[in-house]
Amino acid sequence: MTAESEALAAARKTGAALVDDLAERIRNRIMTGEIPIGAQLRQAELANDFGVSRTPVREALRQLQTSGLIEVLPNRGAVVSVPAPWDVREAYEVRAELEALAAARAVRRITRDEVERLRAANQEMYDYSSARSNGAAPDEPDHRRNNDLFHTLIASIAGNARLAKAINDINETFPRNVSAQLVVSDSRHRDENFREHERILQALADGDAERAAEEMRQHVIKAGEQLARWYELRSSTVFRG
Amino acid sequence: MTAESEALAAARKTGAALVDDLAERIRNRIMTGEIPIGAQLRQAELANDFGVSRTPVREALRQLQTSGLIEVLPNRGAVVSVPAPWDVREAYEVRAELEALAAARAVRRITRDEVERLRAANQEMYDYSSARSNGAAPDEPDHRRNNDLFHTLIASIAGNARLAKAINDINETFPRNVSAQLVVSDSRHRDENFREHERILQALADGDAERAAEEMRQHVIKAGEQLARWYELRSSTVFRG
DNA sequence: CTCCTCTCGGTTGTATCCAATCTTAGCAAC
DNA sequence: GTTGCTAAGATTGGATACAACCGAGAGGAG
Repeated sequence: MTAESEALAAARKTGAALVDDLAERIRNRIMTGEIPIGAQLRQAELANDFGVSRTPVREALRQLQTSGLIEVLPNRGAVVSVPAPWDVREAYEVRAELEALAAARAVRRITRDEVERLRAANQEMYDYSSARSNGAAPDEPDHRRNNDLFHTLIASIAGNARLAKAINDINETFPRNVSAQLVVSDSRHRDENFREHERILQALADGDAERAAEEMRQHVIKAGEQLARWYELRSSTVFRG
Repeated sequence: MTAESEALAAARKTGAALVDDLAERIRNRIMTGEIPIGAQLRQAELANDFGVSRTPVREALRQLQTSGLIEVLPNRGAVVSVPAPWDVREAYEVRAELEALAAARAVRRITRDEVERLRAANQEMYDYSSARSNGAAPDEPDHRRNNDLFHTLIASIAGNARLAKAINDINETFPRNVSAQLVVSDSRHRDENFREHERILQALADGDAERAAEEMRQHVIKAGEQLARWYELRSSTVFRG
């Protein structure tokens, strides 16, 4: 009932296609970890949850398939992709290059105001992650997105929509809750993350494109390495039917 | 009749999903220019052509939508995306960076045999393009793909599947017949293209990652600029209902 | 002649139905 | 105990049916 009216209302409100809306919702469920990696996605169940029929659900799943978030086995349904560690490293090497380009481009376009926004975003993320690890803050989905704000801001400042999309495509391949967890759980990672962001920020403020790109590249590669290690060790979050 | 058996036979043969097969066929029609940019894709027509119902066609279209090749307007169907010139420039700036990374990586992994294969591919492409422009060779689809062989080979030598996919994703956004036409129609472009490939090849053979990356970057940027110019001038190939 | 409205043909969007395939439980044979 | 077969249940895949929406064009008012 509520699910149905909810879904339909959203579709009506935005005027956008219901299918795109469904894809977004399913993606969110995966990103937040509500649906763990390796889990099966049954069409009938999703259709029931959202109060629609299987037809639009199937189309939404096709979208998620081409974006790489899920894998569809013929006649056997869809499962959330389980990234292999080497796949994470490969992806993050690509992402590092793209974000380095974004940083270099951003140097020529960034304003003082935007530098301040970046600094604030970085500080806020650090404070929130600390509070989270102390148990002093709840796990709010909004702050989840805040985690990526630093990077998405730089990508948008870079002023190349295609570049931003390419970076986003990579990020949307890996559930976000995992990388967010890394920063929350390990204070060393959190501190390093904060300082690396500060160094990038400094290079941006100094107008040093070369250094901004290189700092960003190293930062992303390092983050990818941590994420890959996590997948190597704690593959325990993989759903096992 | 033929279309139906053809489609079903392919589906049975590969064991792959019919939907993926359909998406590939539609993509090909767009890539070869059989379906021009800006043209409407009517579901019933496609379903008839391939001898299937609209259901799998719609799922295939969703895949093409997320890959960016077509745009789906709610309740108004799908049209082949018409790239704006600035979008081409943005995309090729990203592609340049990715292919530069591929070239740099390839330096460390390339074998003598692969260098020769690249040289042969480049020469073959040049010869064929010349013959085509003289009218001495037919427009064979196989050679269309040959046009990209030089680049796809380097991407595969680079040994990063994610990187190869990212490059491919960008290329599949723009119909290939346009860029192929550029090389065939203009002898200056053809010669430049050939020589730039040779320079990249030389850097690869010399094991100079830095130079290979930079040559590749410049080469791709220049190709993107030519493609963008083409879209600026001859937007005449846009389908007008 | 122009503009507005309304209807109708065509197309897309969703739901439902049926066929095909996979999975699993049970049972029998070794 | 293990292996292999079989049949029932569940799930996906595709086709069809129906509803919703858009756009063109006829027709009338100004």
